[in-house]
Amino acid sequence: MEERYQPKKIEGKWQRIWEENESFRVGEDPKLPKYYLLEMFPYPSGRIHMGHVRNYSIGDVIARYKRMRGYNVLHPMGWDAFGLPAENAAIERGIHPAKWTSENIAYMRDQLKKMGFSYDWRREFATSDESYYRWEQLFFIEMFQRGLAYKKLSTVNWCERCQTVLANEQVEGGRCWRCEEEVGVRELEQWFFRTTAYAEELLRDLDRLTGWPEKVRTMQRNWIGKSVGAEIIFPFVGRDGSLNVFTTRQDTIYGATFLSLAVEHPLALELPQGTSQQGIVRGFVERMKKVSQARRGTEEVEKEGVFTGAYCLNPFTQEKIPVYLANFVLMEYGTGSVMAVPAHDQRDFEFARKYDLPIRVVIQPQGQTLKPEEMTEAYVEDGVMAASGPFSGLPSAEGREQIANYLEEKGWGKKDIRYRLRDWGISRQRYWGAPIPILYCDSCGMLPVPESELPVILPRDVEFSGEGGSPLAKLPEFFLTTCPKCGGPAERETDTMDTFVESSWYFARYASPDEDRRPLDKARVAYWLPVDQYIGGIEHAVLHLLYARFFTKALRDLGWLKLDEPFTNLLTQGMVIKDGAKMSKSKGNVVDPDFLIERYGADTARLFTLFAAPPEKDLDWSDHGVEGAHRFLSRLWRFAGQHRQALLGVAPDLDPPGLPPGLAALRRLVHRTIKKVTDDIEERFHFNTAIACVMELFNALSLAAREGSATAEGASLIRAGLEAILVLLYPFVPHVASELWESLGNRRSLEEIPWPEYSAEALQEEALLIVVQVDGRVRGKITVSADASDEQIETEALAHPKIQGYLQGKSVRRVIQVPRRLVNIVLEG
RNA sequence: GCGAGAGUGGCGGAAUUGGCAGACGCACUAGACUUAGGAUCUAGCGGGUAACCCGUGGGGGUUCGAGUCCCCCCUCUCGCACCA
Repeated sequence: MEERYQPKKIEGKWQRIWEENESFRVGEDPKLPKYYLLEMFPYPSGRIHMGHVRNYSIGDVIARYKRMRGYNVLHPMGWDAFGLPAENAAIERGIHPAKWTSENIAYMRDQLKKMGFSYDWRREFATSDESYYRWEQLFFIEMFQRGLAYKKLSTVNWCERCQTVLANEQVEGGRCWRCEEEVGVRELEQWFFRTTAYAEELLRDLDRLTGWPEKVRTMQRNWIGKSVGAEIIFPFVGRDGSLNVFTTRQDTIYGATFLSLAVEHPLALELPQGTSQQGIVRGFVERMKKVSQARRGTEEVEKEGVFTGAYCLNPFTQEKIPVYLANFVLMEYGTGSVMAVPAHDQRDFEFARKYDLPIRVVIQPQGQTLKPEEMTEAYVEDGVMAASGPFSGLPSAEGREQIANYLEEKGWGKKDIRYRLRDWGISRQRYWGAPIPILYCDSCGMLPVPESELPVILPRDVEFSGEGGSPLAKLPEFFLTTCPKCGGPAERETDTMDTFVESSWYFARYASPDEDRRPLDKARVAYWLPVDQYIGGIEHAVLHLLYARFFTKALRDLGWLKLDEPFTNLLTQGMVIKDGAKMSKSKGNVVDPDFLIERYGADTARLFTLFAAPPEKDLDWSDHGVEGAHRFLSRLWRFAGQHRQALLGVAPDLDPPGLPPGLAALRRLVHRTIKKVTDDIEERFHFNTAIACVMELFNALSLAAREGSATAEGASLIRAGLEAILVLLYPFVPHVASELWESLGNRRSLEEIPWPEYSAEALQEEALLIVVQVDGRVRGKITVSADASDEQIETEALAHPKIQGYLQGKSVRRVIQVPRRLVNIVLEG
């Protein structure tokens, strides 16, 4: 055994052993409880970063721990391999995306292996593999046939830099989630997945995801954005038809003094025809359309509008009210038109003040009477209905209910529910993605590629000009084909799928990655799914995590899955921060995992990232902290080396007879540490405190060993303590733990060793330290035997000389005792 | 603006149920060993010179007892942001 801790010499050895023994290979075993642990798979960008190291270190602790607890653990890894950076590399450096991707994968796979993560590598795949995306194409076709995938012309988010469309979820604060370019709009024929068909279920099932952070559930709830209200019909005055509006505040209908339309509304230009407003409206619409949607979405723009010349009838008041265009009304939400109640909606209030429109108070707050001319802002809370005909005097919540019913009785409208969630736009005008398996035939129209002709293979030989437009659209060999129905000429769809589609079902594919006749082997999927623990960054709260939930439900309805939710428990780990900012290339504050592994070893990298903060919090990078982690492992190594000879022939015994009191305390500490580490892992994944208490145990063990353990009992206990440390540390630092374990002459490897149990009996202290307070302040401590009664403890506490000093001349009012922990003596006055 | 979370030594963080605030680690200080120390070991390490007092963003409250519970305020981070 080397005297110095040299991780490089041992880490490779253990990684080889794990690989040769296929230590982490798993299959279905109905006799064992299964545990599916998954970390979000990486995009093969080139090399792993600290975020990956952290994510996968957290996962590996859980995987190894669960195996030790007797679970059959599925812990796979793969590659989210389609995506823009590969294509950009092709444009910028002339490397084919496939080559770039596979080279990156090879390098990163090697890095992950060097970290010692316990994956079942036999299940590895890349989503750019034909054997993967072919099944995605099958799903697409099945979804198309069920109306869950459809094509429509629509206004979409367009990223000029990425030269492609973005889904709503992929626009963050008006910017592209990937490159931060400001997002514009385009009118395009686009493929969509009908996520809205599952809006209600996606919302409802959030309540069942009790293993998810509340924050993520809230974000998804807000994203889905359910609004319960009513659609109300406002008939036009002087022309046929009506404007239908959606509102959640039908209780304010008597205060609706005008209507507002989005400038994109189909009637926007039609209504003013023949009125004097015609020219004004046209000018307004053109001016507004120039303001990008992105800007309108992010900044509060001054409210502006213009009268259309048209009027509608408020069905409740029978009043003729004007129809305006307003720049703040969104065409994409509701019906693109709203009833304006200035007194009770802030936007309408501002608008009405600006254009001098009537403000009518119809909801009065409890015990107050609002007057329109005195109001400085809208009153948007609930209250009591006023000036509302037969509904006056009703609480507004009840009024909402009654008005909604009344609407339906009268045929003036209906109850309605709207969602903010839109359908998922999945067309991408780029090359490096899964081709959408659709054909266009002049005579037969649009039709799916027959299943027998799948996959539609992404061709290799393409030109990467970077001039925009998909390379596939310039490749007649690809898109020219024949119609499977009539045999005539047909063209293929040249858009590819959003890469979030791949990550929406990869977790299911891991259950049967070798299945080559169908996407999923239902028996194996049934055994492994759902994922018991999923781990990844919070940044996917409403991207990947929402899409994957949708896809799971869709695949369930297509008969491929038998579950409602893919991820039972979710852990969102914090970011890695250095010098006050997220580690990123652009900030120039990255720490390279390769450097870390080379210099300190994988175990140190793992230990530091796990020790520095609990997983859900941000991790503040500290080079000194890394040194500290390395120093701890070095000390452990040295300790084992120094005592190795003395311990080699000794059987570990945590409870040898006749232990002197000092060593009995050590024995108790071993049990306490086992309990603490177990609880910290089991209950809340707080690895930092788990590691801290193993360090404490090691400190105590070092002290005990130094202070004489020459006896046989002492040696047995030292050995037992050291072994406990190695077993407890194994999930965190598996290489060094394995090496030291082996160096003690143990034949069975740590992979075969179960997680230690602690004994409740051994936790019992024979003496108790009781804190004594006077008036709530700590004034002394007493030691009593473990079987002392409350009365005895109280007597002893009162008798304590120091306490006596505080009692001089005062009388004791009462004594409060926390059994076996604390006595508080409360004095008079 | 709305919603969520956080604020504890010089730093990262602990205190899981209202019961010894600061575990563990880093940094720092002193000493030992040493040709040397950016190695290792030992000791110290919230503040106030001290019995003792003060101390968990600030102010109030509940309680025998509050980092922890309640009310008000401040600051920071994240998410959403004209969604009718």
